[in-house]
Amino acid sequence: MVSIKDIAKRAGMSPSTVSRVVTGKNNVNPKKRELILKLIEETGYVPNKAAREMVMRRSFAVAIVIPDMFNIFQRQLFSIIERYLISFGYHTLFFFVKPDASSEKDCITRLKEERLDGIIMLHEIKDREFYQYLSASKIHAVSTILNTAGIPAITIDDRQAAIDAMNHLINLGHKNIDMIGGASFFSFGVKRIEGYKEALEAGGLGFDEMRLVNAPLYNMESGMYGMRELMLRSRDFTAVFAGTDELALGAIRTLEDHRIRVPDDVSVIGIDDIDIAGYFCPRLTTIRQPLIEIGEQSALLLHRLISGQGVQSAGAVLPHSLIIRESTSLTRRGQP
Amino acid sequence: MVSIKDIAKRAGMSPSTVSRVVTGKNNVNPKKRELILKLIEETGYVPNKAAREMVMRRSFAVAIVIPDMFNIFQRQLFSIIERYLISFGYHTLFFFVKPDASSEKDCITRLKEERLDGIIMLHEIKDREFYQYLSASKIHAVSTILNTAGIPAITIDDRQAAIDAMNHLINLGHKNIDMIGGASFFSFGVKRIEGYKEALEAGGLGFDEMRLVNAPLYNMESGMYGMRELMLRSRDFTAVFAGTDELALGAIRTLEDHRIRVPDDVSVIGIDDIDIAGYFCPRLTTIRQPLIEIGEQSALLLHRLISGQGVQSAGAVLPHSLIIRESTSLTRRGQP
DNA sequence: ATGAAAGCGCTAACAT
DNA sequence: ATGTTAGCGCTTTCAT
Repeated sequence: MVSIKDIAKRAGMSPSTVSRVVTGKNNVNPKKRELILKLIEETGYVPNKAAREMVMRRSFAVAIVIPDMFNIFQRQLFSIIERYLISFGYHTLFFFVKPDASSEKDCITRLKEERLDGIIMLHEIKDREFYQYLSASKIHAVSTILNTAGIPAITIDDRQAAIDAMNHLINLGHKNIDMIGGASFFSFGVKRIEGYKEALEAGGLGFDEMRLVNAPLYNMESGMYGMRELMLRSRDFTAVFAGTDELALGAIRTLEDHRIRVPDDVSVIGIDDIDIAGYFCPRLTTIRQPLIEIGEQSALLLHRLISGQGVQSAGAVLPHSLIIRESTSLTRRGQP
Repeated sequence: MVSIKDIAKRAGMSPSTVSRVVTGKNNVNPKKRELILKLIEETGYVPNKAAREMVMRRSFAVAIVIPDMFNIFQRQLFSIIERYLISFGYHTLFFFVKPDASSEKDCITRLKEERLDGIIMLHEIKDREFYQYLSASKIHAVSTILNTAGIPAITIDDRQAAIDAMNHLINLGHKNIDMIGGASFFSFGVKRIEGYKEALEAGGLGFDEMRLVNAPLYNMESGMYGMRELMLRSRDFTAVFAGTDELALGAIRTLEDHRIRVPDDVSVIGIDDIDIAGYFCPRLTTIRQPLIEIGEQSALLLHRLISGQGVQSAGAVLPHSLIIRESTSLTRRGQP
């Protein structure tokens, strides 16, 4: 455990000088700097993070708040964000939080014991204390979920994404379009349901609540459950809009289990464009969220906020796009 | 930012006493303890992690070393491990590392600046300095990959797992069995290839190197690539053994694209039993790694090592199991 | 059972 | 340009 004093002693200088070269200050004699650098190299000295953190009262760390049961889309997103954060010189901490009050309290405790530079939300926290602490201690935050509590967000327009998914189905001639939505815990889910209803009205199809099922989660198992539920209610749908790709994949699984072919018998569309969407059989038609851009821009915005450059803390709504693959097709002429 | 001094002042006691109750010492007057607890509750005081870390010279943190491009199996595994670690009172840090020397150096730097209690390897580090530092600074480690450098491992027997996968195929009557292996970077991949060869010999089928392709990574794209490569070489295989489930899924994707049906025309088996394996169309036959047990036991072993209880640091080989689903079947009678 | 004092390794005024 | 000094917030002897 070689410390800054050891280096100073060996170099015959004071710890301050060593500190200056380590922290990249320029008011140091080039020759001395060189010697110190050599010594650091030789000894393998690395500054103690805790000590630096304490005196500087910051940790150079950014936390990513993410659901305990993060889905594939979130996993891809956090990988991208993590990479950018590192390139900006931050460490990344992961705060996994469950959708319950006690887990949110744990998250708040964690928040208080770290001296975070910033935080990126891939998950909505309900507890107001969280946001209060954030603003009280001036910790910058960016969300990829929703513009809450004054936190700037980098997102897509979920309502419009749902409308675009629906219009694809409607343009294909489908009239009986069911939806598998997720739990209303997440606001993106709520907005996608709004879009579903809106597209139905706009298309003159009308909303029928029997055509909408709310699955408990946003995973494949929930998609299977949602599809089973829908089939119990009626079998006259020719297309299904799933609130996320994972829900869509689960729905296809159930359909196939009942020998209902996708897209020949029923078309299925999702939202997100997770990585397996392009590998599944059939490949999934979906609305793509610009994953890379969301990750890049949210990390960049946070970095700007932290370093105080450019305070255009407004966030952004990024464009999504329709990816037509194999799970949707023209409707059958004679519907049952 | 309420500190321990603030609490002490309010309570009319010294910081030492507050520290004693916070750290759970029992030599404190019950009434004083109660008052302090009340004050802590009221003020929302949480000890500064960095300060505690510095004076105690430990961080109560465990790092999980994981490939930058972690696959689905590793993602599931780290979620489980993370949960156990938290239940033992540790924070979890993630060290994402790429398979190159510079990324490993970054990982070593990070290792030095944190005062880790322990480390769990979901990824093999090649750099010897890593292991040297570990033993020099007495940081405990557990691996879920391989028993290297004296680090105890919780794994399955990859060679035997491959043999069991192959025997399933052989028992089904397959004679021309190809394999898609991954890059030899990971030793589990190497062992699975050994098992493939061994089963072939034991079954009297003989190993033909034209039946083995090494994909660059362990993801679906690599599986597709591997399958394309195999089809270029010959089309007489009736079964394919993929080194991981993701490879298997990619292989199925390519097969389906060529209108070759799984399992009617070709059987496919993988290893791991990742979560989508049971949802894919067709559902994947595979060898299940006991994910929960691996996660649980590796976290538990590390905790024991750290807290110095029971030094059965031997690691363990856990039983795997064959999960027969839809992607394998009896061979066609008349092979082409 | 409790307080006083020392010190963990570092950075940042403040001198020089 | 460099050394000296004073903490950062906490835990832990060492007294009492």
